[in-house]
Formats: sequence, structure tokens, C-alpha cells
Amino acid sequence: MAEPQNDKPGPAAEPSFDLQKFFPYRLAILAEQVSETVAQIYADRFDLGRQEWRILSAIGYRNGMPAKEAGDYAALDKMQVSRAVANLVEKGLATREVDAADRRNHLLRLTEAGRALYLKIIPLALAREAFVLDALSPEEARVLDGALDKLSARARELRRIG
Amino acid sequence: MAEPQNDKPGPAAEPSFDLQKFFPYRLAILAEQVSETVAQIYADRFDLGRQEWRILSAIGYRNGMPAKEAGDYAALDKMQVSRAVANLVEKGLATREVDAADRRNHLLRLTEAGRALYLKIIPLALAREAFVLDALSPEEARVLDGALDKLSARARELRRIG
DNA sequence: TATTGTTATACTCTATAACTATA
DNA sequence: TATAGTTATAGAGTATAACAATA
Repeated sequence: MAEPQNDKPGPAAEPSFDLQKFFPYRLAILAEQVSETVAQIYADRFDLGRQEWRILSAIGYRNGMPAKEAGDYAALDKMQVSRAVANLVEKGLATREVDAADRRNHLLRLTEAGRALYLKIIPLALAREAFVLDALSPEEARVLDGALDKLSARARELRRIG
Repeated sequence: MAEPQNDKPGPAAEPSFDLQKFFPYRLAILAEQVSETVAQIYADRFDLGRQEWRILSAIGYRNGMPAKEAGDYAALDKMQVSRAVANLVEKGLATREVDAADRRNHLLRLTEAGRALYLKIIPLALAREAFVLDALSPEEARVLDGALDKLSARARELRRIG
């Protein structure tokens, strides 16, 4: 689509940076594309926002999870959790009750309708994941799996040191 | 952090979906983390938005690129390009001129200040990329590189068929 | 004092579409 | 008619902080 300018060979040459080959950019584009395939399920078919989908997954994983834990589990901050939960409650998919043992905690549970929706969405989401990952050989998938963890650790380290 | 509920073993067992192991989720989290390490450069240090950074990269890659091509290159739609360019022009980093050959096209160029900024940012961005990728062996990096392309193709295919 | 959660506010992104100009 | 680009608008997402309740 586009060739680099190269009018001046020699010492003054450009660093020759190509966004298309830049790993953070490629990763961001891929993540968007893959997220979109899952959003086609929970958003387009079932009218859930991304945060509602994540909280639904958290409660589906362990019913009665405190809101704080659900936020840690789903990488959402307390505000996002609060609003996602409010939406799910309003839609009749979840309930929120004060924890008698520590009244600061709000325990989240799926309603019957929420559980039914969860059980409908999960197989579809897993099928999407499987279809995408089917592009890779088992060996490639294994390497990728390990690479994600290693890269994540490095990125966290870099973020920490600024 | 959280163990799955398993009150009912047997035929009625849950699909056992764990968001933390779900590839689209893991990929999204990683992409955010990695993008953040680069944003620390262009946003925190040089006060550029993500879209301005991408357009700067496009023009840096080939000076005089038409706005349309810059959008294709940087995965931005025409609106995003229009506003990113307006910001860059306002900051004195880029110029926009009508293409005499086809007056619908707007050719984008870096000013001297824009080129200077570009030359400052690029080595820093490449160093961040290198630091993150240094988590991988050459073989792992090679597999990852191929995997990104294969996964992207699969995701595009899935998006197409809905 | 620290933790959990809610609410308010403003800012950024995103998506849709209406619009202009050029071809 | 089709393409390139701008502008308007509303909706979603994000970040900061103030606030209330509980420990």
C-alpha cells in the first residue's frame, strides 16, 4: 500500500519505522478483531455491553461472588462494576445483596434468566474462540499461550518502571 | 483468586467457562497493557492522542501521503483521520494541502517540528517494543509473528460470515 | 483510617449520518 | 454516481474525585 521514502541513503537515513510491522499496533488490531467476533454474540445477539458480559462471566463462574472480586476477575474497576451490575439487575439477569458477614460487600448472583442467558452465550463464545484458534497448529497454540503470559509480565514490568 | 463452583457433578455440569483462560479476553488484556507502554511515550511525554500518533507514523513513513491512504495505513476511518490531522496541523506538526492532480485528495506532510518530534519518538517506541519482545526466544517470536497473521485472517473471516 | 461501593462530572472514543467538493 | 473529506450529534467508554456506609 505504501513504500518508505528513501531519498537520502547514508548516515542521515530515517529510523525506518513501519506501523504495520510494529508489534503493539499489530497486537491491538488483532485484539480488536478477535474481540469483535465475540461481541457479535453478546452485544449483537443478546444486547449486553462489554462490561455486562464480563460481569456475567464472573458471576457465572462463581455465583455469589462479591463485587470487588468480580472486578478483579474481569479487569474492571469498581465504577465499571457498579454500573454493569446495575444494568444486569435492571435487566433481571442478576441480583445484588449485602453480605451479612461484612456489610460492605455486595454479593452478586445470577437470576434464573441470567443463568439461562449465560448458558446460551457460553457455548457460542467458546465456538468463536475455537474457530479462531483453529488457525493454529497445536504446537503454535502452545507457544502462543506461553508467549501471552511472558509478554504480559514484561508489559507490566515496563509499566511499573515507567 | 476464585475457584469454580462444582456443587453438581454429573450430566447437568456447567460448561465451565473461565474468562481468565478465554483467549479473546487474554488477548484484549495483553493488547491494552502493551499499548499502554507505548502510550507512555507518545501520550504522557509528548501529548499526542492515539490517533495523532498513528497519523504521525503514517506521514513519517511516507511524507505527502494522501489522507485516505493514511487512514488505511493506520486503521482509522476518514473521520478519525480528519480530526487527528486537524490536531496535528493546529500543533504545527503537519500540513495539509490539496492534491493538484486530484483536488479531492489532501496530501499530508510533516513540518520540521513534526519531523523532529517523529525522530524523537520512534527510537523510544522501538525500544519499548524491543523490551517487551525480549521476553520471548527467537523461535517463540517467530511463531508469534506467524500466529498473529493467521489469527487475524481467521477473525476477519468470522466477522465476514457473521 | 482503610475498604467497598455509589454517584457526579468531564473527557475521550466511536458510530451514524448529513453535508461539501471534486471527479 | 462515486470518492475524499468535513462537520454535527449522540452514545459508549474512561478517569477523577467526592461521597456514604461499614469495618
